[in-house]
Amino acid sequence: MLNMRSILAMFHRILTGMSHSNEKDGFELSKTRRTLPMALLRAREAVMERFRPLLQAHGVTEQQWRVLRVLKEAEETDASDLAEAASILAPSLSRILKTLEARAFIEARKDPTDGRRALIRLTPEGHAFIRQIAPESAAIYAELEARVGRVRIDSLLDDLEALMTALEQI
Amino acid sequence: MLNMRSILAMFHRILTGMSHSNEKDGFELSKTRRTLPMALLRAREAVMERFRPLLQAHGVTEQQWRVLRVLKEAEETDASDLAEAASILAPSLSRILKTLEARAFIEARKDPTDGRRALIRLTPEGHAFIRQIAPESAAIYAELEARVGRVRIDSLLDDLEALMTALEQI
DNA sequence: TCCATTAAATTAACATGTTAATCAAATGAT
DNA sequence: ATCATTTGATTAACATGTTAATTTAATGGA
Repeated sequence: MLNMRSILAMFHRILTGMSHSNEKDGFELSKTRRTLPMALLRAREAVMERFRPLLQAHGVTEQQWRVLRVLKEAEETDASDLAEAASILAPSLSRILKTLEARAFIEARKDPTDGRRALIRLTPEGHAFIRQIAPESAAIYAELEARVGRVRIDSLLDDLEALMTALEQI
Repeated sequence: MLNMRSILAMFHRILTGMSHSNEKDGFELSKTRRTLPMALLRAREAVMERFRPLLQAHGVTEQQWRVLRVLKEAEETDASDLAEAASILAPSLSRILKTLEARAFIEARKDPTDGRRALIRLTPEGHAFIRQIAPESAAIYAELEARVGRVRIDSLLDDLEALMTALEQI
């Protein structure tokens, strides 16, 4: 990693420093790294990195796992609520549900009181699959919590909640 | 929105409550909403919602815009550094660079000292494009900052930074 | 009751995320 | 100098993100 080339590149960066030759006019962009979108993206990336090996080992994507978890908490829901709860757009959810149904982890039926709505629930196989992964997933989260500190995580979760409340338009 | 059906659904949720019939064994999954991955995802979504109309109006995706911004701060970089700085995986970056090059916003050349490396920089057109969007983008961020509070945002950014530091494995 | 409108879900089309495989160039040890 | 190894970048293949269009069912007013 520390070959001659990267050392020279480091020198270059240090020497050129902040000479970005940007004119200020009062509405400048912030440094990209120090913005909410980038910081949230990178933080999430750092967290998910720890879960990916587990999910991949069991052949589910992050999104599929989210759908399964939400369904476990919800017993039976329609697709709209499911999409909202899992933060997945409707078109993506349509495809994901097909995949999960093909694996027999979920089953769907029409809402008898509203023919447009699809009601989704876990099958016993789906429940079993979650039971199989949940302990490892929880262990990873516990290790992460130990490393970061529960207090810090809780305060971070509260701040994120506050951010979203502040951004709620309507 | 508040039709009879959704009111009945609300009653159902209230009545069924937390009766999820899950056995506790010490390694339970957290409530999906109250986890770092979900909270970070939702928060980012809430923030990006405000920028999407602007980006769409100018025909760039969120990722393309990130690349342009990083390039503006960096003068000239190789693809690896660019990918890292914009939090975009190498394969995605390859495709994005093609798109941006087709629009003449960037130009690429081989690193003369290392034939594998691609050096990327903005063209004058790319600079002009950024100048065109930057004020509106900064204005949106300023409005967001006013709504959330600069202090809260700064503390959030610091916490996110701390989270990533705590998660740095190596 | 009829029909225009609204709503839930899917499909379409294109961009990106993700991992694996490939290719070309540089590196390092012999 | 040679060759196996490593590295930077691209391509491949499939899943999801994103917006628009479409389909089907429900709703609401004449």
